[in-house]
Amino acid sequence: MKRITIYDVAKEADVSLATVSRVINDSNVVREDTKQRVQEAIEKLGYKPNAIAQGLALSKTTTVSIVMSEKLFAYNGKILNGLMDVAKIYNYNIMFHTTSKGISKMQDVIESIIKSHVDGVILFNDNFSEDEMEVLQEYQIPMVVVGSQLAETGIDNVGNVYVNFEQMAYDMVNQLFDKGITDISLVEDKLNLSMMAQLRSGIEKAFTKKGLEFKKYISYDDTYKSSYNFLTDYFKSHKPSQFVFTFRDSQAIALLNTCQEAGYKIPDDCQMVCILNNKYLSMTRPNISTFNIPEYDMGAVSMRLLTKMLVDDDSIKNKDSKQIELGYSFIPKGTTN
Amino acid sequence: MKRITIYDVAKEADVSLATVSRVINDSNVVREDTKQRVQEAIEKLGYKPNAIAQGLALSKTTTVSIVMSEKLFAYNGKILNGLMDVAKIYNYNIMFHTTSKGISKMQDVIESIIKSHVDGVILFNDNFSEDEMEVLQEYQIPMVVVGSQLAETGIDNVGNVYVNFEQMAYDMVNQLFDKGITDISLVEDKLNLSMMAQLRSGIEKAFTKKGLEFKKYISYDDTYKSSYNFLTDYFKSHKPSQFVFTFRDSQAIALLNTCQEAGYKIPDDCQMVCILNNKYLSMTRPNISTFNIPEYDMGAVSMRLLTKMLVDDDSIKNKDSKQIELGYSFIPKGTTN
DNA sequence: TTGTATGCGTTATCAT
DNA sequence: ATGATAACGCATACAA
Repeated sequence: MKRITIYDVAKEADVSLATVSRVINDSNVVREDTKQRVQEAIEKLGYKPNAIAQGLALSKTTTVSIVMSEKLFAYNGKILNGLMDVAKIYNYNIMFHTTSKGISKMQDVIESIIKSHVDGVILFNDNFSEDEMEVLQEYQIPMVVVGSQLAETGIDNVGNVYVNFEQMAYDMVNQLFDKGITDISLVEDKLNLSMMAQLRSGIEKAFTKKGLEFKKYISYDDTYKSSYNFLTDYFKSHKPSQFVFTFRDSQAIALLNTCQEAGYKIPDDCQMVCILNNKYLSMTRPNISTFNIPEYDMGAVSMRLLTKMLVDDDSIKNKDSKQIELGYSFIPKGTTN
Repeated sequence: MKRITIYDVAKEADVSLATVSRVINDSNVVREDTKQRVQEAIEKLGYKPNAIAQGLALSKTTTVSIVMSEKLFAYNGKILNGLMDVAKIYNYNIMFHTTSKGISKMQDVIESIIKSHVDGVILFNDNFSEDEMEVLQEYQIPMVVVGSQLAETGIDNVGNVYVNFEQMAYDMVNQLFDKGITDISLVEDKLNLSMMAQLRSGIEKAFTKKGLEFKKYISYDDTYKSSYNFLTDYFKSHKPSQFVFTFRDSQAIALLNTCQEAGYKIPDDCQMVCILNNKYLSMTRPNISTFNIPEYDMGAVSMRLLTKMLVDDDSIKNKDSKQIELGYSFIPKGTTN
């Protein structure tokens, strides 16, 4: 079946293709009755403009790329929802790219982004290097990074929507100090290393201010099973810290389960908090304390920012206006007191 | 910055654009030394073919659409991984569409699929109606549905990769009958209604064969919190069934937690199984029995099937060869005996 | 207000 | 083996 083109519509409505083009683009110069005729023809033939041809003619694809790690679907679902919803509002299509562990996979993604001529890119943190951002920059592709705060770079046309994890950790540790708690651990999450770095930095700042040194940045294979096995073994010869920061649900739950199975009372013997919130933290006994991070909003704001960058909105001309920090709040549950 | 085009390369290498086109498409008619020259020019200028222009010239975008419900990221992550990995192998780009609850949202998705001129579509079950599939069919867009088995339809150029949930339920119920268990419930999962329908059908067939009637198809708001509240209340005046089928982790865990809190012993007083497996089922006490469903393979096989359909592979000419059933196995854990 | 002609960056069909 | 040229389907500057 040959697809209906603008020519077919033009013939049917007995006008030129330019006129058809005008009505589908809402030009107001076209007379009302011919507009009618054209629209009837479009309806009758079931014409749908070819986005590829439009893209070529306009050098604009109304498509944006989203790049995220393939391990993180489950955790970034809400951010994705925010992104998709706003993209839908602005009629942007989404090209979806995943990066895997393998060497230089991000290169391939960038290659296909460039070839595809997408209008903009959303990058999830922890997937790329500064070099890779620079490549995108060379091609003048607007991009926004969602997740954690970017380090200062020479790159200036990049948006950034983030939560201040450093502050989060800093404040919480200070509160712990006030309660006399100084035996504090941070469990590494290998899937979110940039966020880890910021949490660690926040903790270290608080320690330094207090005249202490932070030593318990703990790293082990952090799937649930590995964590569980490691910690089960660990607690045979060690006590848990007074307070433990974990990042993902699996890590928190592994800690909770192993602690309890080792005979420790939660939160009396060990308090813990899981940075990323989700429903699973409410399925344990006790429920795990966490933070309310505006994930959906992070996605929605990111996409909205990107659309503004795509139309060169005046309100985001300078660099600072593209750095958007979103708030968060602590949700105390059963693993802290 | 003007993007480098094939003209720029042609000028640089002092050949015509036709020759450049030939070398990037690996035509073997071009002489070795000019090929060299062209490749050097490409390298020097950093030329990347414009996929949009290629798409227009070839009527082929090397892009496939994936359509899934926005509620299901977290659960279909592995299927997505399978899809993406195979797509990457075949150099297909992915357009990602989500459907939400709102009325006729799928219409919009279809509209954008048609306009985008993607080469094919992967549909997750429970997102669309037969009518909507027919629209895609009219446009000759190859599609494969992944998840559960499609009902017989007039549509014949559609692939289908699925697990036989009906058989799964049928077999398990017969095994329960053998053990003398007949008090069996199935908890509805509103996010996966087509799979529910098949499970229910399997259970009903087993019951009918036994001369019994299946009555306990249980439906309530099935988020974790709602389930939890509902069941907590329910168990104040009811006993649990001898055996309960749940579909998602939240439902299983809600049941497990409320049962235990109501004083019932698992699995002695109530056995349960969760159809979809994930790590959270191993975080509860006892661990929840489940099925090993080849999710990654479902994605990988689906995408591979689609690529075959896109090149009109002979091996999938007839309808049956596009219906691919994948196996599964039962994973007994602590909630069954 | 409408039509004509050109360009967007490729591929493919002709010639040469 | 290479080059000129016509598509592909649309938007738009320019003419009428």
